[in-house]
Amino acid sequence: MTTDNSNSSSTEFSDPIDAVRPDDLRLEKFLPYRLSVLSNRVSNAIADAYSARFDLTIPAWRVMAILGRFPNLSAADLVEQTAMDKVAISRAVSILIKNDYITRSEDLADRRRQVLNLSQLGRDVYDRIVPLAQQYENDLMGSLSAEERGQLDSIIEKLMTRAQDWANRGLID
Amino acid sequence: MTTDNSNSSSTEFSDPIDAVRPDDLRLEKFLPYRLSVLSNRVSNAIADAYSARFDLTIPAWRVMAILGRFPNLSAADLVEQTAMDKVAISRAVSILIKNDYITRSEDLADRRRQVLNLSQLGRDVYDRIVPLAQQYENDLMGSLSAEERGQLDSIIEKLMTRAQDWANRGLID
DNA sequence: TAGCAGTGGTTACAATTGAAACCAATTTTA
DNA sequence: TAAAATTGGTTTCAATTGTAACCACTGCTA
Repeated sequence: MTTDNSNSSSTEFSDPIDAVRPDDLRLEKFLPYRLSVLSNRVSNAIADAYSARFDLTIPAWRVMAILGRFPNLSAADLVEQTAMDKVAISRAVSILIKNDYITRSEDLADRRRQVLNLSQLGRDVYDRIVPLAQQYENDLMGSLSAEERGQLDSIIEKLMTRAQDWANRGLID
Repeated sequence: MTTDNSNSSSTEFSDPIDAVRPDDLRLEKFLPYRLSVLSNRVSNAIADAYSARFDLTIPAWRVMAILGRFPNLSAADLVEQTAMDKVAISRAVSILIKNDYITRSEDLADRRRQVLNLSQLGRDVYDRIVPLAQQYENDLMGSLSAEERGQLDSIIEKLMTRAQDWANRGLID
């Protein structure tokens, strides 16, 4: 990751013409906006699909998805893995326990921690949702060429890193 | 600033059971999930930036962004342009009017319609936010090569179309 | 021109979300 | 070894959001 233009402070002079009169913002080409619209469309469609079949919210499904792959995590581990909020995890977990989709057991070594796992029922549901999720993804990806899929992967990685920098270092000013 | 728990603790997660169950969902590679994380990180960072400076929510800012480019729109026109919800527009508009950022005048030809425009104050704010927004976008885009920027543009277009199809045709099943 | 379906926009209410306060267990420090 | 600080997790409350009902107006139809 290069650190060149990390902080374009006001000590730099920009092209006077740009500075005098800002161009109008073309929202329909503005990346943050497009990302938001795209992400919402995709997430909502998929959420509809599995909330109709199983009784799962998006955060709840995410928790299951992680636990399906990484057993024996605590809520804090889930926060780390998913970048979701602590409270969202707590609520998702409590719903999932109520539905008997996951189990919670005390960690005797540290009695604040609670170790989470898919229950048998949860595993069954998981096994049925995964193909569904993959079908959606395949369908989405199917609109791209193999080459584009590779490009997208690396582009997302780069954008993610940059956005992450914002959060860590504070905002641009 | 949005919390992004960068807890690089040395906690070791148990091995992914990937080897045992090759069909598990790899959430961290799952496009809908990645899009959502990316979009949230980007939007939150930017929203923080301008809500700190001006008193604007994301929907309110979007309304201003559109009105800055296309004067004399009604709320319904805004719905069409932004793909935002009717109610969200109505609320954003009422906040913006309260702040004197936009004006509302009756359309005498159709007395249900109300024609919206940036006020002088709103125009001033707009002119100050646009460069800020562009700075964020430039910074994001700066992490990509010119080639990648072109690729991203066309990829987003394709994905958007596909996701749109889902909404129109009903879900995959 | 009365009746009725559609449109523009707001309101009301319920569900979701986030921030901050909080409790309990653990670790640190002096 | 007793505070003090930290960590894991939940609860509370307020703000945001989505859905549905709603009012006012228009325009079509008969």
